[in-house]
Amino acid sequence: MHRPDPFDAKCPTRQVLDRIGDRWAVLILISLEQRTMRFNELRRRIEAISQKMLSQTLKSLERDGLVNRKVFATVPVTVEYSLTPLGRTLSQTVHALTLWAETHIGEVAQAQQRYDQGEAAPETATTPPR
Amino acid sequence: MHRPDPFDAKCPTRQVLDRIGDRWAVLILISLEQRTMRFNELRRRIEAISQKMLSQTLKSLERDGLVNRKVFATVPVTVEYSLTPLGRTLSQTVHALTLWAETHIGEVAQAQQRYDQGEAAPETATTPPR
DNA sequence: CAGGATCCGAGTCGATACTG
DNA sequence: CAGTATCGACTCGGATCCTG
Repeated sequence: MHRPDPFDAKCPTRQVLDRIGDRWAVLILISLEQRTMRFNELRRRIEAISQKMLSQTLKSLERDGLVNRKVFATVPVTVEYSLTPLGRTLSQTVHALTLWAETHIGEVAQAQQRYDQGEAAPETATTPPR
Repeated sequence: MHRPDPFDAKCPTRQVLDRIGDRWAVLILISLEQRTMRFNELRRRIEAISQKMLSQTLKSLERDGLVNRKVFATVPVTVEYSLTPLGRTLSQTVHALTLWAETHIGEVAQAQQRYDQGEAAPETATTPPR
């Protein structure tokens, strides 16, 4: 077995990372973690998302085996989206990330303020490295 | 205390999520988790990154209080980048994500294959939802 | 060595209109 | 209801050139 190297652009691990990078994908995962939803339900839930991005993102999530798409032949047609078991494991991992965000957002905000103010006071460190 | 809602575009939690979305930021965090590095060291480590993206991403990471920037008045000048304690906690969380990727990348790849082949065989589910 | 400044093409995203 | 198709605005990021 070769160990995956996210620094190699060809590494599939990188592709997964890129998926996480998709903000819409993350929001969809979080939504579906709570319960199965229909297309327009998701649309209302996420609010800012355009219908194009929603259908597009759902499609790629389905392709990755993270989301189930179930069509019911009602009139008009009904489509239910839910997490697959695989998708559930991912959404839990992502949850750890949102937890970090909620916990440390204050520190980040403070750091930003300090940085933005202190632009006039450039620390002149002078000690040589070695 | 209001609880942060990542579905609200104005929520700071969302901003953190967006940072994670940045592939370069993630790669830099991972790199610096291993050890302190200089600018061109990082450049070589990450390979595909352009110098523009590197300096740009480093700057925002520094602003967020995730990365330390230390300048030494040598000739020519030396700059060392390292993780802050805060940055270290984040990189560990991110690590959980890369772990998921390495673990499940196979399942994702299989799902993609199935999806790409089965495009001619659209499952006609007919059972009404409720 | 560590960056800043500029130019510019490719891709992304939203808005809009239409369909089964 | 659950999408697809098209188009244009905008952004991102790479390439290139330059500096202290």
